[in-house]
Amino acid sequence: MSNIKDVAEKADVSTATVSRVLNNPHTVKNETKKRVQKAIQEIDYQPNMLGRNLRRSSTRMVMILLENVSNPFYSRVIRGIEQIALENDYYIVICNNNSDPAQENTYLNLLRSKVLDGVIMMKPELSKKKLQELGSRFAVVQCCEYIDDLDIPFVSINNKKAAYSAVKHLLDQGHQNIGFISGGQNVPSAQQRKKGYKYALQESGITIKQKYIKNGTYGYKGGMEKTRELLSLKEKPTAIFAISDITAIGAIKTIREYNLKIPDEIAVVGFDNTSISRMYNPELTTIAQPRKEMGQKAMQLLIDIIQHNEIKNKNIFLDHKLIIRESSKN
Amino acid sequence: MSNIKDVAEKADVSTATVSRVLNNPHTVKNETKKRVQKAIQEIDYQPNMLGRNLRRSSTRMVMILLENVSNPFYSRVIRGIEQIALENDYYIVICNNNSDPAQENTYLNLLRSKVLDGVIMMKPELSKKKLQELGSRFAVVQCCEYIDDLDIPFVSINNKKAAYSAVKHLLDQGHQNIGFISGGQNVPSAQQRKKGYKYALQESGITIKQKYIKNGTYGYKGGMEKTRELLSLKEKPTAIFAISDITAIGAIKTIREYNLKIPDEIAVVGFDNTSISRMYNPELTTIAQPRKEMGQKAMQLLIDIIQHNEIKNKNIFLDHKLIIRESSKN
DNA sequence: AGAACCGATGTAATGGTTTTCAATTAAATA
DNA sequence: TATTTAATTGAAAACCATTACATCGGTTCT
Repeated sequence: MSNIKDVAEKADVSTATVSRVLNNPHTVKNETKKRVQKAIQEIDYQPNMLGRNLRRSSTRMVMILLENVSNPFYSRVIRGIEQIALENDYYIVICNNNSDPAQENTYLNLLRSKVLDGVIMMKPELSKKKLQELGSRFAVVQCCEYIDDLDIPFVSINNKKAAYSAVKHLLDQGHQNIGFISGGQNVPSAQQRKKGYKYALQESGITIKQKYIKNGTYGYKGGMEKTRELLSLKEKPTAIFAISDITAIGAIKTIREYNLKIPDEIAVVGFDNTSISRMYNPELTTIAQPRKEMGQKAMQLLIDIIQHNEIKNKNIFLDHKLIIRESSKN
Repeated sequence: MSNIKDVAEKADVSTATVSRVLNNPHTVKNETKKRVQKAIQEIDYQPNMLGRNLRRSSTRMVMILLENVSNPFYSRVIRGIEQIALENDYYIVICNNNSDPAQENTYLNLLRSKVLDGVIMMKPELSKKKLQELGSRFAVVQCCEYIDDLDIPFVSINNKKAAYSAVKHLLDQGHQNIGFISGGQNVPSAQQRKKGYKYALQESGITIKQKYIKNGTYGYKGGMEKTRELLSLKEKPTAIFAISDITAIGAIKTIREYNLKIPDEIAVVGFDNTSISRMYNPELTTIAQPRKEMGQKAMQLLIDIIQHNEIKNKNIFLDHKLIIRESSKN
């Protein structure tokens, strides 16, 4: 494989000039430029990034670190990140931590060893303390999931408000007994949403019943199991608010096993507005997050950090939207 | 940030020795090794991969190039790839081509510029000729989607046989008029599956009707539209075989609009056994591909190519499985 | 004792590019 | 024409780690 020296010799210039043609074309005389470009063509020269990266001490690669790409929630966020990245000549690489701190750490070593210029963390497994330290040494942005007292920029929605509006919608439909199937206990967004759930009930003067609150997982199976628990209560809820669309679908599955009509006998609301919510039968009421825009903002934030641009706003909240569909409309 | 020289000075050895401690620990005296390791600890030294990569002319990073991570089909394939990669100290990076040849090319430049050691291509946008050339210069493996007269190793299922077994199942259920909603015209697997569809019908002595064959997309909307076309025929099909689960779900959606009962009045079979097929209502009959295993084999193949190991089998076919569920069981 | 060998370490070259600084040339000004 | 100034270019250092080769002290063998 040819290198910059070969080009230099072929074009009868120094390597410095070749480099300039590549990176600062306007600083070299037109005639020389032509000659160099011709040489590049002729020997099919492709700059070796490993040399360049070492010299520049930067790779223009940034990582999206998430739980698992299989989670449909991420796809549009990734799109947004990708778009801004490509517009700014950054490469993005996506890595799964699979909820495993060790695996996450393996990937974060890419940051420490200079392979990556920055990282967007979607669902950190690190301890708060380690995250803080990471953020102080490297370019880090939190996206969707975040810890706010950490001095690491983030972009997200207001989860409490979003959950509030979901539950408010159910209350408006006349429901009084509303179950809540939450996510992991230590997931910030789940905690925030629980607050929103409680707040909506309190506001309507309804006492919060612990038996209606189920801490489960984001998954399909979790949704099924927790719903089974809810439906075996003697005072069954007439509505269920689930932490994610998939969880909601698990709920619906179980509800059908119990031969209850949706939404007449029991209403269901999900979260995320993933594509399945529109395709499902019945179509699912849900909360839409501006996923693509979150990705865009996060990537822009990351670029600003990497390039030491002035950052006007380190904490960005975007608006959610309640999308009412069959599963809750009476 | 500290470098190898700092460690060397601290431990009062040469950089060569530090490097040896890092890479060939057994070649250095125990006592010295201890001293070096202590120094590494103390100044929190992390080898700079950019230097190492340049010197080694390798990064141990490989790319998974696919259409878009949002496609749920890929998730388990990625898992398989990831597992083998981590076991062998390779990093994987996932990149979307978003069906855009230009974007794909951008990412493939990472190969040409040495940033990546190899690539697993899941759904190439390149021309056959360019793919061939890529394969001759770099470590490339095709996974799931493949072109076989190309001398580039691949792992896949036998799509013709798989489609055959799906259609055979419908025939066994007594269906005679079976619609086929296919994927893109130029997608190899779609062509192969069409062959399987036709073969099954011919074998049963049923004449193939072009009106029953719809070339659409893999998407939900495509499934809806094409099904509308099929259901507006005066001789409606009593069964639909769709190229993917999502397409099948689009079909079901439309079928419900027409108030037809599934599977009594019309049966539906999908493809891929993505998680939604089990969650959907009705549960979807589909063809399961050994996705994780495909990923594992593909990654192993890629490693073998990168490391110039002997490769016993460059073309690997794995077994599919028909999974019968509500949408077609009578 | 001298030769051959082994283990442990250091020296210095190497990989490919970018960039500072100096040098050269050309153009502009006095 | 002599002097500045600006535009081009080249030489060489720098980025960091790996590794071929040389060195040195100590064994083992004959």
